[in-house]
Amino acid sequence: MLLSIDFGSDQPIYMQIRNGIVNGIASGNLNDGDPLPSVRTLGAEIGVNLHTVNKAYQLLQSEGFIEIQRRRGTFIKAGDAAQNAAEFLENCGDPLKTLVSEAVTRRVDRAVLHQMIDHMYDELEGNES
Amino acid sequence: MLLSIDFGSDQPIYMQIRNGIVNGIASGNLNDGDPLPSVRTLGAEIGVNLHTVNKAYQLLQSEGFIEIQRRRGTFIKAGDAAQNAAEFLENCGDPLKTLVSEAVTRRVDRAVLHQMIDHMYDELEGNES
DNA sequence: CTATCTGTTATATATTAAGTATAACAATAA
DNA sequence: TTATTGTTATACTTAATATATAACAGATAG
Repeated sequence: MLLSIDFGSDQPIYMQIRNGIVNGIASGNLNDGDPLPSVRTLGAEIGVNLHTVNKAYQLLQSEGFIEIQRRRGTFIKAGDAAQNAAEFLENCGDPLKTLVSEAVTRRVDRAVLHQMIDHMYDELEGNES
Repeated sequence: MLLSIDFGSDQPIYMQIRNGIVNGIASGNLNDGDPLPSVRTLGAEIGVNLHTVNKAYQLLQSEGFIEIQRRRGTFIKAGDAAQNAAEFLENCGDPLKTLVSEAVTRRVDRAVLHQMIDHMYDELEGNES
């Protein structure tokens, strides 16, 4: 299954869809040009209204992850390398700072964070489903 | 100023208060046993209702960052080391995974993340205000 | 040409989260 | 005694989230 939704989560459904697709791109399950299910199809698959899926798609498009072609479909978009990096660096600061503050407060060594990140990179770049 | 609130942020006010205090502990501005302002005082300082501050305090207490003593006040709490680490590892997984997925999708090398984290650690442990 | 499918727009509604406002309680501390 | 503390209760407003239903209009496949 490409997407699994936790309806009891504190995280909004449209955000779970968004994160799931970003994760799909990162893991190599979704590649440049790949079509995404229509808002109706994906909504039916995961038991969610089409507007909720549409909200996730609009967000993903605004972030440059996908391209919505009206009346044709929605597709994964690779995007420009430099612009991608800039996009990431702009938005990762706050959540990362919060995370590091928590780690320092909990007396967790920076090496532990490095190790976790390396492990996640390896999992994603290994490209196993 | 210990706390600065952005009323236009998408992040809830009580969460900004929570993060600000966690950051205060991480930076060494707040230490074990230090008293926090009363819910009314802090609310008045930052222009927010006392219930909003109380919500942040309750959250911080549930996470083990502070100790609320009824009718006496609220104080920073160091907590147990092992329990602290466990608490962090339980809760950091999801947001970190999302962050790393975005980084991989944006073709940002893991070394960049390592560097950012080291920089944040240095800033916090340097203990300059 | 005819259906079907596409994202899109519009309207309406329900639920929950977030935040404020005001008042009162009861023990602590000055 | 008096002010301060966290707490509880009630009421209210606003915004975010999610669903439901319908229609639009071009693209696409039969």
